[in-house]
Amino acid sequence: MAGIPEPRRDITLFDVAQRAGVSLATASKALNDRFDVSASTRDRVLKVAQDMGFSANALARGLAIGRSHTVGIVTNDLSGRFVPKIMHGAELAVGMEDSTVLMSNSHGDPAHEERLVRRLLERRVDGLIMVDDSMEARSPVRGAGSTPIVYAYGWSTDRRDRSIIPDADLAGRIAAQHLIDIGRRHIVVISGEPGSYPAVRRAAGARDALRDAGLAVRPSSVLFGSWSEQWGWDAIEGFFADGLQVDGVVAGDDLIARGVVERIQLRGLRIPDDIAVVGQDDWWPVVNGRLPITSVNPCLDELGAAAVRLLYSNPAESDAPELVPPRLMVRESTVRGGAAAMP
Amino acid sequence: MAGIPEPRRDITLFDVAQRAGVSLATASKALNDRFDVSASTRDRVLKVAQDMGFSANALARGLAIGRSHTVGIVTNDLSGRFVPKIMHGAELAVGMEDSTVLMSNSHGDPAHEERLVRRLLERRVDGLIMVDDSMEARSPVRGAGSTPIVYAYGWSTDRRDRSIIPDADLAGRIAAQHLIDIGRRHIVVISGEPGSYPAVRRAAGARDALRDAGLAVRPSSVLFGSWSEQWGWDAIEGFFADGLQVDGVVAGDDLIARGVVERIQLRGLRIPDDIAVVGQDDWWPVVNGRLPITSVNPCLDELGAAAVRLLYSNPAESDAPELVPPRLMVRESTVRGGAAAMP
DNA sequence: CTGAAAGCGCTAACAT
DNA sequence: ATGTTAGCGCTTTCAG
Repeated sequence: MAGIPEPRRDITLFDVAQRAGVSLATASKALNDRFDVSASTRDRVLKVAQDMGFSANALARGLAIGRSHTVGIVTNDLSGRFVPKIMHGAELAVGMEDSTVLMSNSHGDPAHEERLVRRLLERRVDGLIMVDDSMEARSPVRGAGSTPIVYAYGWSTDRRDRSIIPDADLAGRIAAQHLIDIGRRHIVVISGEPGSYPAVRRAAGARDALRDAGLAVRPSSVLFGSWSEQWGWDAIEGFFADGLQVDGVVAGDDLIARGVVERIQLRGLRIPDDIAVVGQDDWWPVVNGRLPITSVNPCLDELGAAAVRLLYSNPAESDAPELVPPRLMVRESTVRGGAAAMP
Repeated sequence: MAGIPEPRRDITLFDVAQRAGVSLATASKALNDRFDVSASTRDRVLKVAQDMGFSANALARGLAIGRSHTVGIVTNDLSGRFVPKIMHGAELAVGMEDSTVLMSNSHGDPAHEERLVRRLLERRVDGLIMVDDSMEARSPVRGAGSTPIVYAYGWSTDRRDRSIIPDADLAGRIAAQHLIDIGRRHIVVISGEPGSYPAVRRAAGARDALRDAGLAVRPSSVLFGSWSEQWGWDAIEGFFADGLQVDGVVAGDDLIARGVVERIQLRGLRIPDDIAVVGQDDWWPVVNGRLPITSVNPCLDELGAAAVRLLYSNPAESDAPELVPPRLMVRESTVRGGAAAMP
């Protein structure tokens, strides 16, 4: 079969119009499916365009209509943990708008970020999404002029800017509530870097859940350390050393959870029977070890998509970052058989 | 201080020219730093442009010169393991060319891939980089017309297409050689998915190194299974059960290595003293556990950058995929103190 | 319903 | 060294 001819950059709308025996204007209307063309001419033009391998020049179109159908994403990602998922969600959502993503990575250098923003503005992006590596406040972009901006994962210190971030409080609450639901009563919180937003908020959320359930929350059972397996290991070891009874652990993230799990197993205790453990981030390389770990998924693809929607929506007044709710992923570290076995 | 005024989309080169008291053409030349303008006018124009917040319209420029200074990257990434690093390398290299990356993700759907390619061609990308999720052959892109294409990580089945991939043979060889160098003589290979390119090539490379070193390579000491911690665990357990003497393990990837490490530790053997283990991919969440694992880094950022260079280079005749050499990262699983302690 | 013509903002010969 | 002019390929009034 003949198939569709290769797209040719050298075929212009004029060529198509000529071959179809209509004017340039009519051809344009036909291809854009406007109402002021008869169905028959429209079809004819479409067919000719197809046959000739016509590929519309988006640059020319953008120049003419003053809109590029393109959104710029600039990130400062270093670790490659969260950002790819966010980007992916955004890219999907942008695709729905028949637009494309212009990507850049400042690699954490503010000067370079400025340069990248400038470059994207020259490309006349319809909007800018600033995706941060860490869930913390950041100074707003300067020099974006009238181009709309949305901040994702990290948020702008200027409260008037629109930002969208994971709901870390809820994430902590969900994790703790899950442990409560499966009957745990001696729950400790082993959170991350002291003072960091996700560590603090997740711990606070967990604490709230415990309090609401009428469980005692000793200060000594809410710990902060670092985002590492080692810290998880050390922290749970500390509880053992103190002879504290523990049957559930809310970990600050998956790495911490993994450290906790390994220490518990080495001690010969059973998971989840003796102690249940739940992590945060649902980062698959960490969470899918030999003993799959229950974790709270921050739904970063949803966050990326939401950022795009926010960008394309009316520049509503914003006063605080929008929150994306997380989702619990139940696995063996809390329930034998995982989600399949859940009530 | 006043600072630089915000970029304004509504200021055109004409406005700048007028305000600077020169013609449009001269202003253009000045901004593009051409030789046929006096230094003084150039500086004046530049200053005026600056002051007015002029931001050149890349769409118009692209239309005029017939080049968009943009490269399209389309990937089929699902896992988010390798692709982000490759993209990042590419983006960096593209930035050097003062260009930008248009990103898309087909999510593994060939029909969607076609659509994305079409969209990028309409954007008049200078070239296309197809980044694959897995190191395997893929069918060439159809309908890219005269736009140059480079395949990265996965390669095109059409040998005339240009492809660039990690040197998997060398990766296996380097891993095995490292074990030999630190005095191991009873080395086994626990590779990944049987039949998969990286599993086969890495194993082959390791085998070559062992043979070259005059070590016996029994078929039974080169195993294939799956890319998982569980497989690593099971495989090393098998060797123990058979009573086989082992003092070094070349793992097919980091997950496998990690499973091996954990099983060894649980058995009470010491790493690296009793058994040394080396992984592949150097994927940090897996490799930086409590016992950091020596691994072969495929230098994916370099691969991404090389893809860009290939794209911008002359369309040289290619006959086989270009290979990117890997780099060994020495850690505790083979040398106490890691790289710092290396001779 | 269709077409002629005037841009969109910039570059590149080609004069001057 | 500077200015004039004619496009780049498309959209969009505005007449017919």
